[in-house]
Amino acid sequence: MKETLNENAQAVLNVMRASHSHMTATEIYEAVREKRSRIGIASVYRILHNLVEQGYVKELWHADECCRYDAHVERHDHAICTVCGVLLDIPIEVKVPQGVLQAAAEAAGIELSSHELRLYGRCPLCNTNKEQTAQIK
Amino acid sequence: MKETLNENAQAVLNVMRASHSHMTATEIYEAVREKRSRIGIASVYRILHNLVEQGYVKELWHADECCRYDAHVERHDHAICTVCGVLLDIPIEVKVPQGVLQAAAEAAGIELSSHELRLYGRCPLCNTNKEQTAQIK
DNA sequence: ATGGGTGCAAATCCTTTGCATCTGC
DNA sequence: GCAGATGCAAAGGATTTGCACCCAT
Repeated sequence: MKETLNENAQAVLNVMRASHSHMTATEIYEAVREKRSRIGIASVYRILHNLVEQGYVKELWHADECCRYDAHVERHDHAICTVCGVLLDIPIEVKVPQGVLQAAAEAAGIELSSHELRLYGRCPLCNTNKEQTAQIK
Repeated sequence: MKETLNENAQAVLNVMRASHSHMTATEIYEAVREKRSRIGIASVYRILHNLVEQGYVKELWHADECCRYDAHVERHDHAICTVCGVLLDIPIEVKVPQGVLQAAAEAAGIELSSHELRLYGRCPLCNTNKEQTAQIK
């Protein structure tokens, strides 16, 4: 494992940090190509794996979508829209009581190291468009 | 949407209920084939989609694995092993205070309908095998 | 000259789709 | 005979891999 990022890796990370959304590998590839036009998609995947391994970004697997990547690596929670499927970050620190987490971890038999809360419901946009047809996959 | 399951669909559901693990489509296909040897994998996928739509089973997307299906549809929480990646059900009802959920939902702007807690840590098996090499993907 | 990183193309894997057939009514 | 369900094979899409090449050491 190395500590320094080369130019391509730095470009990938910059793109991800500049965007505040959860990008797919293809979106990242296209954005990076504007700066470094010779990069290939395979390199983007290789770089993303390295960045995940080194803790710079996290993978978000969700529904039947392809993998999205998140440069926001601090612990945080997510909300998932039951209508359009979008996955949103919850912008506040949510405090689940430590005792609740511990009891659950013990019940599952795991040695707790982190956690994530996922909420399901209508996102603001789908809530507004209630009357209109659902726009899902 | 219909209410009755035909023979193939019933066979798929039986297999899933008999297994207490989270099966992949291929595993389900192989198990169903023991009873109904002429079924094809495409039908298994079609049936699984119907079962999801009708609420008999749920999809579990997780890491870079293929989709797994769960016949355990009541709300429950999960624990994910940071070493081997296994996703386990938490066998107790975990009570996250309603106020915490509401505050988080409001922060995200969603109309809360359900939630799931995900814990991360070493599973019992990986905890036992601590000294040994990690056995990941 | 050596090793790591690269682009390209081909391969791989899971899942979906097209289509002709079969089934029950 | 019709509508829905089926098996098979082919297509599709995201991701990975093989390989030759290039560059800095």
